[in-house]
Amino acid sequence: MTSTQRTHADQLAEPWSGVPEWLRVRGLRWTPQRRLLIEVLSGIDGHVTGADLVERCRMLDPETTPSTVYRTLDVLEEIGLVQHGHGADGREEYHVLPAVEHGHLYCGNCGAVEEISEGEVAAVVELFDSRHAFAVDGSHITIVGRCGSCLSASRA
Amino acid sequence: MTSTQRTHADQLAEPWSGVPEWLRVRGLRWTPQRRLLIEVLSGIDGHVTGADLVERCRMLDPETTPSTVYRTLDVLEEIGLVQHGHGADGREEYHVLPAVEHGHLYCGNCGAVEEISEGEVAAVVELFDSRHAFAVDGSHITIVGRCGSCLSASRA
DNA sequence: ATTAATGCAAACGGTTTGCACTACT
DNA sequence: AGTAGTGCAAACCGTTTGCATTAAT
Repeated sequence: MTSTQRTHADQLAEPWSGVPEWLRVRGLRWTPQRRLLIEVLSGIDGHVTGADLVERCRMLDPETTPSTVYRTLDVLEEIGLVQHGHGADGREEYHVLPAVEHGHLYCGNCGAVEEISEGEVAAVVELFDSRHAFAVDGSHITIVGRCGSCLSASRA
Repeated sequence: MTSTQRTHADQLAEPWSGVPEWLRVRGLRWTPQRRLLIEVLSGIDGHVTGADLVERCRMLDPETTPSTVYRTLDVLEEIGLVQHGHGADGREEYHVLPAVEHGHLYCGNCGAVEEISEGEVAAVVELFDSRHAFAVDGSHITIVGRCGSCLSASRA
């Protein structure tokens, strides 16, 4: 059997299943460390900081090295599975699966993050597209303010 | 003359003119270093990074020390003349005179920053206020995307 | 056998801190 | 004189880099 076989150890959740193949096609390699990071990423919805990813990886494998994580994130960004940008708290932040247009409402008081619907993202995109000839990156929208519970807490 | 005299050396542009007084009232001090920073800040419209402020101060006085700048920024934040938060590029950023509602369109490609009108800020604030019970901080809005010139450049 | 990827350790940039000294009041 | 503010230098944190080693192909 010289055909490309896939063992069950390579089974990954949907958007990630093509990664090993994508890598091998261009002579890159599918390593345990990369597999670990993918595993962590697949459990994340929306966004994470780099430091957070390092920490989560270390929870599964204490041997994890920051440089390896960041380097792998670079290649994943090339594939388009993550996209790094600014975070509401200032640090580098990775958006997982940026293909899905979404945004966040970040509470500057308690740090809570709320998702913005696609429709609302579209409204923002359109607002600035028409008036400024500015193409809003729908996957990067972060609005800072006070969340509902902090508002009512401060009223109490 | 025991009265509180102000020499012309203390004349500052409007929003900043009360700073020396504010400081002295609570036993804090009005120093050349603080005056320098105020001078730099008064020439800034909208926002700056801490590192940028350090650099600008050094242009006027090469002796400027980062720690002094940051410590003074803390004091000014207490007065409410600046407000620090996230920057579109990830670093700590200071909003000057945050009382004025405004926002920025940040080009992720070339780094250009365009101002958002008050009306547009209001539109965004309202959008999320009504649907999420989320009080948008109008002085913190930053939208990331591609500016007009980068768009036409990539089409060329 | 190749050569990509790893782990280490050191370097980085922006910001913060401890401490002895300076200078505003 | 008293004490807030300064400058220095070192520490900090998250991220990046160089390089020799390991391991996927």
